[in-house]
Amino acid sequence: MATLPKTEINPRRILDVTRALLVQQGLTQLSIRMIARAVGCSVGSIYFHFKNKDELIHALIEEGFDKLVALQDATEAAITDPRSRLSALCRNYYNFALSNPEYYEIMFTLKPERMARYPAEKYRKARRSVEVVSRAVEAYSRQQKTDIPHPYLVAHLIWCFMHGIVTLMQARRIDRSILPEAIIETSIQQILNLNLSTPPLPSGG
Amino acid sequence: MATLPKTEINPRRILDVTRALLVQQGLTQLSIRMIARAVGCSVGSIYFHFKNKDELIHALIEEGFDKLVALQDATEAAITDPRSRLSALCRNYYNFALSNPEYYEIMFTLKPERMARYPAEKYRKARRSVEVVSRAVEAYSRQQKTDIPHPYLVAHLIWCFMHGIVTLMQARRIDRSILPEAIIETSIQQILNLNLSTPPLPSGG
DNA sequence: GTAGAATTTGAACAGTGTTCAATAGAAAAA
DNA sequence: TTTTTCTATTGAACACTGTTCAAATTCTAC
Repeated sequence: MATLPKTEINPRRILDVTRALLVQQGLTQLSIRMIARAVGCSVGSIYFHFKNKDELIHALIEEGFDKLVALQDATEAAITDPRSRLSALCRNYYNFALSNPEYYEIMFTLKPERMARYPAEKYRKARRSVEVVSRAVEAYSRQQKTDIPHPYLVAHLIWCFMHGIVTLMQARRIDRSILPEAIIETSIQQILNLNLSTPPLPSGG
Repeated sequence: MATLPKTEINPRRILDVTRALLVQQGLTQLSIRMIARAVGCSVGSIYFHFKNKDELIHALIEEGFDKLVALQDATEAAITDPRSRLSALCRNYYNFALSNPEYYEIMFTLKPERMARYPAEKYRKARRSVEVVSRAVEAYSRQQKTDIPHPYLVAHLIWCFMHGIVTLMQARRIDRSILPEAIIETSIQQILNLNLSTPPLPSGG
């Protein structure tokens, strides 16, 4: 006979359940007992598979970065035209954030001093999503035959812009009279029309 | 004789103590018992002066908006040159956020669905800080003799940009090799060099 | 079957937001 | 002055939180 869908307790299932609860509850409201109830086990079992709540969240943070980086890497490989690529990278970021708000919250809005130490190597993986943009900026400047002295800085500016859009939208702070699509579309246009020749300040160190 | 510095229990003192604790602890770690200990009273006393934790935080949110709006209104009145004014408004926002991280967190990063209902009129006061920017954008476009079809939308874009810079900095996500001053200075330059003639999408509603 | 390891449990501890009857203090009325 | 009334404060209680841990259970290998 066919194997019944086992509901065994394992890290994978705990992560999936946690992610689902995170969407509804947010990190603050989320509790270990909630997760245990949803998984159908005791609190101790959660602590057997994960050292504590922080480590459980860190595992999800890593998953989120893996997905985002995979998405951006694929786009970098697929789109050769620099302008289209830069535009697509921005769109990807926006789409990723809006369709995975639970990932985005824990990936980008947590203040490190209030979480248990998140190993530095994982933040380095996160940085790859900025470096993809940095390379696109460089390629775009070559295409436009302009000189961008600090593409890595410009990549950070683009990141800040996108992050601001995403978080203010998710915090419901944008005036109802303004369409999300108007914001993201106009923003990407502005990014592509950056006054690239403006010499930024030295980026230090 | 001079009146001794009374340490009586009143809403003002509770708010001040809460704000100080917020800087160190953040909203999540902050507890009513903490506040009571710092004020030197029982938990019940806090609940006598404020209905609950949310209302206490809401009072601080309002204070924060009052300060920011006062700052921006003063700048609008003081600086007539549109370009300088727009630049100053951006700088103000950045400085306000970095020197009042506790205010900024509760004012702009909380998701409304996870807080008790924050009265709509108070959000309307918050909107004034965007409207000041919107007026500056309009004036700047007249100065530059360009046409900005949707200054309110552009004001939102500027807000998003600034918000992204501030929150990524406060979350310690910006690469150490990039100086904060390089980011904010380059950003303001880019804002002042906006390709103003680019027609944004309709802003809807 | 049995030894041993892997897994699960539920009680316990100190902390959280919140409520509330009891109390104290001050002001007003008698 | 005494009594009443209102304001302010207290601390115990409730259900919740993250976390630990000895005990109980289940699984694996021999």
